[in-house]
Amino acid sequence: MRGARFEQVDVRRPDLRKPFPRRFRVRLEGQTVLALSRRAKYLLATLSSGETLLVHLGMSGSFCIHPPADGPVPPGLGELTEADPHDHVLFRMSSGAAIAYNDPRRFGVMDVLSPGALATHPVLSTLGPEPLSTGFDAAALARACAGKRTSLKAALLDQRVVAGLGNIYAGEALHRAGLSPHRRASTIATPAGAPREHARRLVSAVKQVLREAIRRTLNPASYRSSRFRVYDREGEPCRRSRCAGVIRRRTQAGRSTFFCPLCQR
DNA sequence: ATTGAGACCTGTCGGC
DNA sequence: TGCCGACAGGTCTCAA
Repeated sequence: MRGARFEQVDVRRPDLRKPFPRRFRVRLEGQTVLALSRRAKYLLATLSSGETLLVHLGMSGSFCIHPPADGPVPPGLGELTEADPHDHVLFRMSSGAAIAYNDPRRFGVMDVLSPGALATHPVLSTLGPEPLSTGFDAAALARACAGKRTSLKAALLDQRVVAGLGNIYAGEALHRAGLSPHRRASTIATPAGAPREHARRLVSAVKQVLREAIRRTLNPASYRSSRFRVYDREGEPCRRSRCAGVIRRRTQAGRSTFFCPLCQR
């Protein structure tokens, strides 16, 4: 998409999690994508008009490029061979590529933000630091968790505390840090809000887990063999060396939490 | 103000 | 094979 122009935008089904913004199609058509970026789980395309296309994939959203991005675009291609009923939006780009947004569960979101709206967006503007940035450190995490009566797991899922962690990697990071997901969030900070050792371990674990996950994603071979430490491993042995624990599953705030009751305290 | 529960929507999987 | 309930990697809203 980068450097290409929206030639035609087809909204085949206008009801994702939120309705599409007014004049969605005309605000995109004719615009060139100047840059692609990301904030938390939101994908952002900067348009030549100064507006920003915002996309969230929800639980089941994905983009499919026809033809694949790694080949040249033969003339007459960029056609969709068969209509998938979950292809809700179709972008025809000036590069010849057709890009379909597919989302069976329709938990995704698409929006177009005016230049000023980026800074005032109710969700974007309240997001916490990017987990892989230097802004996410023990002091920042401790400050955000100080006084919180909720669980550590819930705090990690709160996008205002740290942006972009989801259920799987929150759980993975807690296991790596040896911290119980049920521990009260405030216990990683002193009453004054200064970081305890737990906060340092957790920050380090979050960064490691995400770096590892990205590395795996970029390498198909290791992605296939990707093995979580706790996620979806109920009843299986803990992977920490010399730990004899068995992974348990508990529902926490409506989400499944997997953890080792022995080495996570 | 913070917190947890329920809702949103569809597909898949395991058990009977 | 077929039906049914449980569950799914994310937000958002509402009520306590």
